[in-house]
Amino acid sequence: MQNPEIPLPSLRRLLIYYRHFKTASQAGLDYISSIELAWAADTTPEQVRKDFSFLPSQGRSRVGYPTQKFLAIIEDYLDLVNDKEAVLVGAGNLGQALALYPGFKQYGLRIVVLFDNDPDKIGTRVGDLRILPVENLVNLVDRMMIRIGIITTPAYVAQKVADSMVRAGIKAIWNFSPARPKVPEDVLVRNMDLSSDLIVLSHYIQNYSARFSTGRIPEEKNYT
Amino acid sequence: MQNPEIPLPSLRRLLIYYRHFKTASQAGLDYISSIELAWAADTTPEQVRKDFSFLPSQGRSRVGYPTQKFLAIIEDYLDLVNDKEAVLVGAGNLGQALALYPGFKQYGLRIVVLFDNDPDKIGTRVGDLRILPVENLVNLVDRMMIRIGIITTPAYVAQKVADSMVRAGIKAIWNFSPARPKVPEDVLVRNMDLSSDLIVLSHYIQNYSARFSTGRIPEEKNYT
DNA sequence: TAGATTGTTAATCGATTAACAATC
DNA sequence: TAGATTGTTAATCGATTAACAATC
Repeated sequence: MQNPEIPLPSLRRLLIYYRHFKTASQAGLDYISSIELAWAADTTPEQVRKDFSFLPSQGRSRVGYPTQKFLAIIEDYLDLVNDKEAVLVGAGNLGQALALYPGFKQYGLRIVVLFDNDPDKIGTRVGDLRILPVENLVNLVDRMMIRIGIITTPAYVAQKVADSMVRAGIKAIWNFSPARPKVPEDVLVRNMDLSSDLIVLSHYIQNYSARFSTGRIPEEKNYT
Repeated sequence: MQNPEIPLPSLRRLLIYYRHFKTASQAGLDYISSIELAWAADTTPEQVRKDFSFLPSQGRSRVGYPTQKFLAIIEDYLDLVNDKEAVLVGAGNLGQALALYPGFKQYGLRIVVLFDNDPDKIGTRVGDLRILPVENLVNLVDRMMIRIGIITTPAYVAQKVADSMVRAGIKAIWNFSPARPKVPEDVLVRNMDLSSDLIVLSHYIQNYSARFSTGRIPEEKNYT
C-alpha cells in the first residue's frame, strides 16, 4: 500500500500529467516545469508539486521534472503497464462503445468478455469480444480470476449483476447505471452516473444569465 | 441565481434523491425519511437534511419528506422540466451511444443534432438524429441558440471543437475526450475523463491485497 | 551571484459529520 | 407525553492554496 495515502483527485491528476509528459516526450523535451504541467491539467503549479510529493522521485530546481523518468515513475505508480482484465455486463450501446473504446488498453484495462441476457446478442461479437449469457458470469470470472467488473445495464438489474460480480470475486466495479448497488465494504464501486453529471451543466445553464449578464463585460483573457 | 451557493456534490445527490422519490411515488409512499434517502444515495441522514436545506421547502418531523411535493421541488430546482437542447460532436461509438442514451431526455437534455468530419458518416442518421458536417456547427448552433455542447471526438481535435462551440455561443461543454480544452471563464467545461476514472479502480486493485489480506508487503522499487 | 523553480510546512477553504434543540 | 425525525449551528476533516526556505 502506498505510504502516505494519496487523495483521489491527485491520483486522477497524475494521469493527466502523464499524458502531458507523453506528448512532451514525443516533442523531445527533457524536462517539464510544474507551471507547464499545471496549465495542461487545469490546476496550479503548487498543486502539481504537492501531487508529485507522493511519488518516490523528485524534480530539479530551476529545471523541472525529467520527462523520461517521470513517465516511468507514474507508469509504475498507477500500474499502467500490467494488464488488468475486466468483464463488462450489458452489451447495449454504451456497453459496446466502452468495449471498443481505444483509451482503456493504453492504461492497462483489458476487457476480455461481454455478458448480456438478450438471446439475440448472445453468441455475437463486438470487435473481437464475445457476448456470453450472463448466467456464465460467476463461473468464468471466478475461473479467470478477474477482479474488475463494468456495469452498463439498466438500473433495475444492476444490483443483481453486482451481486454476481461480488460472488465471483470481483473487487472493483465501474458502474455506469444510475443504480447504487450495495456491496461488501472490501469491494470498491465507482459510480459513473452520467445523468447526475449532466445536472451540473444544466444547473449552470439555468443560472447562467443571472451570473454573467448583469453589468460588466467579462475580462478579455489569453489562453495560450 | 440560487441564493446560498449549493455545493456541486449536493447538486448531484439531489438527482439521486429525486430518483428515489420517483420509485417511492410509484410504490404509493407519501413520505420518505432522510434515513431511507441516505441509504439509497450511499450517504448519511445528516447529509440528506443538509442537502435539502438548500431547497425552498421543509420536511415533517417524525414523518419525513413528502414524496409528491419534493418531486416537484427538486424537478424545479434542477430544472428537469424544461428541455435544454444540446449538440454532440464526434459521432463515433461513444458519441452514438450517448446520442441514444435514454436517460438524458428524462432530465431535460435533448440532443438535437450530431456533427462529424467523416464524409462516410455525414448525411446518415443515428436514431432519428442527423449527422452533419462539423463546418456547419457554428452557424447552426448560433441560429438555434443552443447552449450545451458535448465533445466525443479524439483528443487532438477537442480544442478546435471547443473553440467553435464557444464562438457559436455555447456556455456549457461536456467533454468526454481526454483533452482539457481551454475556454473563456464564463463557459463551463465538465471533463468526463473516463481513463482517469479508471485509474481509481486500477489503483484500488493494485493495492487490494496489501490492504485487506494480512499477506506480504509490495516490494520496494528503486528509481534512478 | 541572481533568479527561477522545487519541496514542504502552515493557513485557508469547502464539504462532511456531529451535536442538539425544535417539532409533531 | 415519549420518542422519532427534522433543521441548524458548530466541530471536524480533507484537499487546496499560500508562504517560504532550499536548491541549482
